[in-house]
Amino acid sequence: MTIGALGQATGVGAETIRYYERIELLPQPARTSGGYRVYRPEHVRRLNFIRRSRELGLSIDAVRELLSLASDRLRPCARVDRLVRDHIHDLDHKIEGLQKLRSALQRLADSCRGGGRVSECRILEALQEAEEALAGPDVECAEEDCAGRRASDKQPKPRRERRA
Amino acid sequence: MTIGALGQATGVGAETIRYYERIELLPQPARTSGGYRVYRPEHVRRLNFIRRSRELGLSIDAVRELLSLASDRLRPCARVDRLVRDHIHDLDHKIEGLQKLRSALQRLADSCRGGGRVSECRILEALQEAEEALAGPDVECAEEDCAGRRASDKQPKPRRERRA
DNA sequence: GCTAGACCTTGTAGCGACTACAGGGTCAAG
DNA sequence: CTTGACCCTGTAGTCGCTACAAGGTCTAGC
Ligand SMILES: [Zn+2]
Ligand SMILES: [Zn+2]
Ligand SMILES: [Zn+2]
Ligand SMILES: [Zn+2]
Repeated sequence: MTIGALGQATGVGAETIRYYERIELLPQPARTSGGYRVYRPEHVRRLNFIRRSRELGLSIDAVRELLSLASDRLRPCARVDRLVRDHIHDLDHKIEGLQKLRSALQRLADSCRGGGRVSECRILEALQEAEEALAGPDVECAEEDCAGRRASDKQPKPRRERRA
Repeated sequence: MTIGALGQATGVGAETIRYYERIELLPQPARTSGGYRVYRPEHVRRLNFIRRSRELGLSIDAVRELLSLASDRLRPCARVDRLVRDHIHDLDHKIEGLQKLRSALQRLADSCRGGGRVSECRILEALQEAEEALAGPDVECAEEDCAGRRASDKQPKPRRERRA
C-alpha cells in the first residue's frame, strides 16, 4: 500500500507519516523502483498504536518508549503503567492550572458591567494596576515523585541528528 | 533604565523583552550612544499589562488587541469583555477535553494489574487493538458563536514581516 | 588611564508536533 | 500517449519564548 492508503487506513495524514519516519518513530518502508513508499499490515498496526497513544495525549517520546517496551514481551509491565499514570498526573496539574486561570478570568469578567467605556472598564484597570494576585499562589504537589520527575524533565535530552 | 532593570521591575526576562520588541508588542525604546535600550516608566506599565495578561493565558494577539483597545478611552468596552469571555470559553473546551483524556487514561490504567508481563498488559493491548472509542465522541458546543469563532480562527492571518 | 567584569548588543537556532507549500517525478486508466 | 491523481524531497511556518555565540559598552576601583 502507498502512503495515501496507509493514511486512509489509520486516519493519519501523509505528511505526518513522513514526519514520523523522519524522527524514526516509523521504520523506513520498502520503495518501488520509482521511489514510492510501500507499506505492509504491520505498519498499519504500528501507526494505529501511535495514533491512539497520541489521541490520549501521550508525548512522542512516551509513545517511543511504549513501542520499545511492547516489543520486549517478557519484561514486567510496571514501566508501562508508570508512563500512563505519570501522564494522568501531568494532566491533573494541567487541568488544575487551567481551572485556576478560569476562575481568575471569571472574577475579572464579572467585575465589568460591559456597557461602559474603555476608560472605566474594570478589566483593563485590573490588568493595568498593581499586583493583586490575579492568579493565586501555586501550592506544591503532595505526590512523592512529582518534583523529581519534573526536575528530570529539565535534564538536557540527547538530541538525534537529522539524516542519520 | 536598561533592559535588565526593566526585567527586574516587571519579572520578564531580557530576552523575552527583546522578543516582544521584535514582534512589535513593545515599542522601540530610545538608545544610548552605545546602543543600549533605555526604558521609561510607561514601558514598565505596558510590560506589566502584558505580563499579567499572559499569566491569565491570553494569546499575544489578544494582548495586542487589548492594548490597542485600552488606548481608545472613549470606545465602549464590549469588545474587551468579549475577548475575555471568549478566552474563558476556550478554556472550558480545553478543560473538558483534558478531563475526557484523563478518564480514558484512568480506565486504561485501572485495567492493568501492574504486576504482569508486557505480553499480557491490558494497556498495551488496548492501544494495539481495534477501535473501542478510547476517548468518547466529542459533542458539539451549545454556545451560539462558538463554531463561528473557531472557523474564523482557521482564516489565514496576515503575517507580519520581520525587520520592517 | 586602565582593567576587570557585569551588563548589553545582534543574530541564529532550538523546543513539540506537526502543517503547508513549491517544484518536480511516477503511476494507472482510458 | 496523455491525463490527472498521486507521490517525492526539501524547506519554512506555527507559538511563545529560550539559549546560545561572538562581540561591544559601561562603571567601579586602582
Ligand atoms: Zn469592561
Ligand atoms: Zn504533582
Ligand atoms: Zn500493564
Ligand atoms: Zn464552544
